[in-house]
Amino acid sequence: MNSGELSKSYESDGVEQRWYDVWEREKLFAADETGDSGPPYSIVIPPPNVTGMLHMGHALNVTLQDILCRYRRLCGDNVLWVPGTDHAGIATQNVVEKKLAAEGTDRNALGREKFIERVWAWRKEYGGTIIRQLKRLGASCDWDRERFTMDEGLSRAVRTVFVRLYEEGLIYRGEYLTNWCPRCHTAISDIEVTYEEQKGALYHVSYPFEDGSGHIVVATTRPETMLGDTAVAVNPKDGRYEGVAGKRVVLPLTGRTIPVIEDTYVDMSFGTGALKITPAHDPNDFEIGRNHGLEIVRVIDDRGFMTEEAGRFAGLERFECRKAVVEALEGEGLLLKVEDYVHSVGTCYRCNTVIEPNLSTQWFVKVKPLAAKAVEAVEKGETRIIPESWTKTYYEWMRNIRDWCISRQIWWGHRIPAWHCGACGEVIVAKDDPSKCPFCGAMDIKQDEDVLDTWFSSALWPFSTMGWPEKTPLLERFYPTNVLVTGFDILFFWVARMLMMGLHFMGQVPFSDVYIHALVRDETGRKMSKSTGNVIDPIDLINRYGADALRFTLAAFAAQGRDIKLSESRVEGYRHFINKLWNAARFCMMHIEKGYDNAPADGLTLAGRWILSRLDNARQSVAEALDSYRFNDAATALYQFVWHEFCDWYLEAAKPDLYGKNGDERMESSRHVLWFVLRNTLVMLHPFIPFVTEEIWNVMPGTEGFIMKADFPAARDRDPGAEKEMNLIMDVVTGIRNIRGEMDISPSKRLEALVHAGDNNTRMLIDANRDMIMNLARLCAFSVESPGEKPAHAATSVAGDAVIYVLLEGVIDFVQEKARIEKEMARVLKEIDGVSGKLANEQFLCKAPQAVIEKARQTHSELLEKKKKLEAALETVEKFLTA
RNA sequence: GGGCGCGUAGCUCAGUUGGUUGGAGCGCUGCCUCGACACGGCAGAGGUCACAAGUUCGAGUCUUGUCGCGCCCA
Repeated sequence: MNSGELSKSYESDGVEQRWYDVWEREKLFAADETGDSGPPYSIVIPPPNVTGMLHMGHALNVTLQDILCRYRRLCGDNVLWVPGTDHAGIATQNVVEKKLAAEGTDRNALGREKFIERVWAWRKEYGGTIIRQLKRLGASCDWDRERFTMDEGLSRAVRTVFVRLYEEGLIYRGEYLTNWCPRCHTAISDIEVTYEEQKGALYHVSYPFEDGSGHIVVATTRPETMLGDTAVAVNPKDGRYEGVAGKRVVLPLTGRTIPVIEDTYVDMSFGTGALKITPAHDPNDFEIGRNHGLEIVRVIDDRGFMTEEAGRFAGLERFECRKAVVEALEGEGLLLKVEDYVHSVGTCYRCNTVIEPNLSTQWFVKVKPLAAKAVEAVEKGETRIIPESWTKTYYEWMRNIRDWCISRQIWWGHRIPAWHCGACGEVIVAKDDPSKCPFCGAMDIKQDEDVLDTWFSSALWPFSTMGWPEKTPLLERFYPTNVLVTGFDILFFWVARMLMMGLHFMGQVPFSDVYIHALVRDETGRKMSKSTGNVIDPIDLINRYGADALRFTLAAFAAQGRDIKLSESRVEGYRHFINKLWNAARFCMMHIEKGYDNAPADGLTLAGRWILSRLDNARQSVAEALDSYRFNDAATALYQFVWHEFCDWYLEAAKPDLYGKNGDERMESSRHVLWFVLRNTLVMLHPFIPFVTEEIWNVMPGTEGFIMKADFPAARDRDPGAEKEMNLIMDVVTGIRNIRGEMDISPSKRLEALVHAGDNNTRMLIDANRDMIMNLARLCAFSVESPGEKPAHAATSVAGDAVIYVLLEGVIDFVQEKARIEKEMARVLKEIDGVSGKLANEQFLCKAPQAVIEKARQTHSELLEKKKKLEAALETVEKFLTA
């Protein structure tokens, strides 16, 4: 007996850490780079920010990938799961800058080189946090291949890509209006701006004509920008402004005069139909300004303060200036009207500061040609997006894509490999640092100050992590990857760009499947965020319930196309499941003394045949579900099988055999079944709950090595006969238990029962399993007979062909019994109603498929039979009631 | 304004191509030390599948509309 080795309840503490250390030490997560140990299967992890702490989104993301990887390993694949982190330019710089501020200094005082040193020092000290957290979840990544987007190899990939795109004319530099964050002090790309509805005001301002012939009224939500107006535009079709174009107006508060121009862009129905044009601070105005050759007056600087061009408002912060301008306009009687107005305001996705469109020189990727190919790849099915509904969003975005601003005015990141010649002014873009200008030979060259958008390096992740631009065996074997598992929030930021870069540089899509999973929300459906204070810390849950419980919960919740509302009670519920499994295993260990090397076949009991058949049913459900990314279906199938089939029925049914009450042969046969079912169940569960399954595996006789290295169960034949027969036996047992429950009879009281069955086969089946029935229904006497005289003081139940009588001499309450049968009768009558209605319908009979009709007929006759039996039972009860 | 999705038991959610009586977990009620498990066992209550119309022999499942909610994009 091994039971001494397993404690009464499962404690994840210690067990998880212990196994993880062993797995890692034994290099069980390592991919086989050169050998042929099975078909290759690869995944690259979405690299978390190096500054990050594990949140529920990561936990879900990593759990799903780990399930896939462990499942594929069990199936015999050669699995590569590449882990790593992202240097997260702005976020990381912010973190280190905050630290410097606490020390009373800043990056400018430190200088660029020293600052970068500080960031590396920070990363060395704290950058491993999230990796350690991933390990606590059980992530089976190939840690020897861990990558960081700022690693030397990945940096070389970044440079190579930049230079090639530049040479191909797909990267250019130019002065444009870009989204500028005055707090982060850098340009950001279009998709890094998040728009939020804000309450503001629409100000109606009077601009007098220079010639004194009245005034024109413009409406604006940003009055401070008027200081930079260089025109007023009206729609040429707008009758209200006929003959106004060409006149000049006096720009209030500045004394400058500006022209009135015509442009069809102007929306006549908005505000007054007259639009002030500020080319330096609005993207649409910038376009109009360029078309009309307007002057550009920049009145807000990089930090969000008014420039000298703003005249007397110079030096004011932009929102302070808004107040001052409004006040001044009011003072001059030029503010005609202020309306409440809700509009959407762009904010920085990193720091939430309101974005200021700003004119600056930036680097851009011309994405249209790249995007076209990426769209084509999905259309052709080279990459599948799952669930499919996201493809539409993907197409929509890709077809309306605009050039990607890739330069950032920060210090932490891949410095742009471009040099400016001080002598001839040429730009040099090169893979290797040049020492002089190749155009004029001057030594006076200086590298561009900007760094690249972090997503630029992330876009190369699927191949840069495998050693590109070198031609490595890893790339050869594992690119393209099989699947990318990620949340929809980075579909554009990352997934689309990886597709573009992968296709362009590798000539192949980076992944065959993209599985897009849900967002994890709190119980009430709100997004988890620090500011709301509703964040559930996965590490905290792991500490309290175990990583296995958390993983199983996340898998069970991961239904496609729906967000996850995580509640702690659910995690607790699945911890109970882990404990149930643990105790089932503990029970098995009390009886299993050795292992077996084959499947049980001879001398099986009905329950044995049944559970083997159900095991295969579970196997099939799990495999099909995982092959199509239906994680919740796989988890539910396993839960159902373990708890409600294996524990509730099989273990209870097998107990008499296992305790030797039916002879040595049956004991041995049942032990064999027990061993086989437990072994295969553990293997199937392992991808979901790796720790507890490894722990049990280790103490189980007849298992070798690690469960991680086991084989996923092979398909076996189902046994429909056994399933059908067992169902009848279970109905008999449930019928008796129902009587016991409804009659409030104590479970400890042994009852006497008998069965009447007309059909010979039914009688034989029940008789052959009378021990099991007596045990499960807790009977002291049980006989099976042909229908004959009904026992007097008995409660009745019907199961298929059989009528069960539970003898209750002196105990039976006939009123209660009558009510019980009537309830059952009502249920049967309702069903008969439904089925006979169908069968009476000629349309149904001629149009429904034969199988459906056949089934209905069979159900119908079974129901009628049952009704007859219930009627008889009712008659008997009534006889006693009236007597 | 455009797109996507949701509304099923008290709560959180499953429900693959339309086909008998719509499921699970938690919660709830009753009974229970039955040699794995009270993180348990057995039994049970609880649903006009948001509403309306339509297609169909048959609709939680398909179509349209209405109401309510959410997300993304402009």
